[in-house]
Amino acid sequence: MPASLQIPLTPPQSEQVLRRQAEALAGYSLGELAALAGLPVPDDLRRDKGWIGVLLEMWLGASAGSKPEQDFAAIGVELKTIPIDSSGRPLETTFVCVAPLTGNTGVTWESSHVRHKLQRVLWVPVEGERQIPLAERRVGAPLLWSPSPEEDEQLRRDWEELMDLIVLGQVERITARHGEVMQLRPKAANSKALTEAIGASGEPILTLPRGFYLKKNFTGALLARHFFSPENK
DNA sequence: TATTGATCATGT
DNA sequence: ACATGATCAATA
Repeated sequence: MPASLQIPLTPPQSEQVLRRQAEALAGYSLGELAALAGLPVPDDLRRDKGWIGVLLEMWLGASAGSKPEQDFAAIGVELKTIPIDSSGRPLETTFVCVAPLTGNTGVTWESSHVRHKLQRVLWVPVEGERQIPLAERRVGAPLLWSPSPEEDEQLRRDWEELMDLIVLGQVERITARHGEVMQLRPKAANSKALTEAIGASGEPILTLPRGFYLKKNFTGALLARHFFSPENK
């Protein structure tokens, strides 16, 4: 390992600096990056589901772990690590943000939390197959991405469909099958965590907190477009 | 075996 | 309870 690889002391102040650091990490294993950072590698992710994300945040100089703002607030960029298989296809959906179940009068796609979150994303693929020991999984080449007009339109359609159902008191009839590229699924500590929502007759009800997730077809396509057609980047 | 619904850790 | 970071694992 060259001594040139270092954890940033301050957050990146430009996309170029961020991109270069992300590119410098490509090819390293999680074990190497953890050792250089002085972090222990868990045996598996069962009780450390966010470990890879936190490790990459450190290496990229993200502002802070659990603040409700973009990872790179100064330059308006969100970081997403994404587990991929040996063909570069996503192994998991990607969490975007929690869905607002009340107080949605007047909210539009343009003003939505989803659209804001996805305005600019640094995707960092990481080998994610469970047969590969965690420490041996390697970081892939990064992609700085913004939604194309077509992608924005796909997301808008799904967002509007899902939000319509939420506003109309149908949240408990929504399943993960709704949405072509973005879905709504539980996002909670467990199935006993409840939050307020609108019932079928407009009355307040308690239901599971939900989150918006990008489906694998969507993230798979945007990664593929980049890696098979680099002229599009 | 791919997907949906459930879950884990930590900090505010 | 909700935000951050996501993956697990039962089941269709």
